Amino acid sequence: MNIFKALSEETRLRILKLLERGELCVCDIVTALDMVQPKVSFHLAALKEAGFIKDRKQGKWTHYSLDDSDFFRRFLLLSVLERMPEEAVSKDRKRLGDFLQGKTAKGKFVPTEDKKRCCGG
Amino acid sequence: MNIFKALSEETRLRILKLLERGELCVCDIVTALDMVQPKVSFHLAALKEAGFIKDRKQGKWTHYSLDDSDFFRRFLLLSVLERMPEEAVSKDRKRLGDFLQGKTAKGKFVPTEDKKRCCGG
DNA sequence: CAATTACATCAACTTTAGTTTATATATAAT
DNA sequence: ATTATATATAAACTAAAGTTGATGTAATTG
Repeated sequence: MNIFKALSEETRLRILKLLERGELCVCDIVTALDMVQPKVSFHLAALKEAGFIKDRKQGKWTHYSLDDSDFFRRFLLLSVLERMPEEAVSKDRKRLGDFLQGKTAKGKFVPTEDKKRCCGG
Repeated sequence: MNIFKALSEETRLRILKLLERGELCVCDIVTALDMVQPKVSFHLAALKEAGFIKDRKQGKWTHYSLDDSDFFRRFLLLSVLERMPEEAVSKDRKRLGDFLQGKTAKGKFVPTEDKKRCCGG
């Protein structure tokens, strides 16, 4: 996918904005965006193909994070993230926060790697 | 139109590349790209709406040129134009050159403003 | 090893973008 | 005035991108 086309979609920009704060697995993003999983996977694939994100597979999970290995893409990423209004992603952040909260046990954070279930865990 | 979507189309990039060398009227671009006129007008409208080009109307003609009034767009324009392989536009340049030649009378250039006909002139 | 979870992928469908042919409009030439 | 030129726009069509629901696969748990 064309590098600019990849940035021309609101859903994809929201994903990038979520990843700005660090690596997330697919079901984190699904929950944050409140979208069905194949839809999210579709956009993740587009972003990955365009070189904006990379993945790290571990067990059942695929973790996605921003890929800043290319200078031009990194510049575009920064520009895009900076230009995006905070209110466009505040709900996503809220859902993600609540969900990640639910992933912790009694306030103590349990890394995804050590957990048995991710979604609904 | 979204600023990135505007840059996600090859035809539009070819137009930007042509305009890199200066202002052109629609029929110049139509000839250079060897496309039908409404198609070219469609893409010009997209680029204009995204803020990458501006127009100047004079008589029957509409002259388009790059719009570098916005810093970010200017940066994107430079990046795009620089990254575009020369062979992707060499034929366009050839057709444009031949056509502009035909617009001169006995080797002396006649500005479009002073001409009665543009296309086929 | 049967059931569950996380994710990808596919086929069918919907939506959006791009193309084409025809036509409208404005200016200018005759 | 009539005709021709330059460009825009609209309607019908085609193509590409995005969405959805179903299914496949691999790892994980019980």
